[in-house]
Amino acid sequence: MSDLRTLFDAASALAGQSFAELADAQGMSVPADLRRHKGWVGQLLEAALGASAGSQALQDFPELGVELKTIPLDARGRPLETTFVCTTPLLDVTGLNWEASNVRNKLQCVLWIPIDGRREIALAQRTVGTAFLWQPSAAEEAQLKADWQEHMDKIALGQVEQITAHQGEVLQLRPKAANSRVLTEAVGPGGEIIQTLPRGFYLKTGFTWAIIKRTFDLADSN
DNA sequence: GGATGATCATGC
DNA sequence: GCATGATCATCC
Repeated sequence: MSDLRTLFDAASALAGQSFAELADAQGMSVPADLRRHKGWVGQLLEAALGASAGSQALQDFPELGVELKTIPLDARGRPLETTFVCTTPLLDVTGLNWEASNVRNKLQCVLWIPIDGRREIALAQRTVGTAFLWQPSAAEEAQLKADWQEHMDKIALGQVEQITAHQGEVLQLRPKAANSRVLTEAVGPGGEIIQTLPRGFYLKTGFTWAIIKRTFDLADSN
C-alpha cells in the first residue's frame, strides 16, 4: 500500500463482499465457525488488504501509521465484542507515559472494518461492511488517557491483581493469554516480583459503539 | 442480554 | 512466552 487513499479505497471496495468471496480470492478456506478460528476474519481482511506486519509489534501498515481493526456488529449495528488493543506492560512501568504508550500508538489512526458478527448467519455468507478511518478526538483521547493512567498506576503500585474489567470508562484491562495457566512477571504488593496472568487493553463496546453510531448516524434505540 | 474472564490459532 | 488476530462460554 503506497498511500492512505489507496488503502482506504481498497478497504471501501470490500463492502458487501461475503467472507466466502474474499476467502476464495485469497486462496483461503472458510471455517465452519470461529470457535477454533477466532482471528480468522481479521486475518482474511489483512490478506485482502495486504497488511504486512505479521506477528510484529507494529501497526498493520507501518508506513502509513494505520492500524487495521475488524469489528463485529449485530443486526442493530452494535459491537458484539470489545476490541483488543495491545498487551499490557507489567514491569518497569514507572517511567511510562501516555504519549509514548503502545495504546496511543495503536489507536492514533485506525481503519475500522465493520463485519457481520451474527452467529446465526453461516460464516461464509456473512459480509464486510463500510470501512472508515478514525482518529481519536481530543475528548476520546482524554478518556483513553485517563483510563490508561489509572490502570498503569495500579500496576506500578503492585495492584495488578486488584484490577477487574469493570474498571475504566472506555479502556479496560483483561487477561490476554492462551489460557488461565499462562503466567508472566509483574510487580507485587510489596514491590516484589510475582507471577500473574498476562493482561491486555481492550476498548469497551460503549466506546466503539459511540464511534460507529456517529459514523453511520445510527440511533441509540432499536 | 451483555459483559467478564477464559480461551483458540499461529509464528518465532 | 509474547506478539499477532480475536471470539467463546459462562456468569450475573
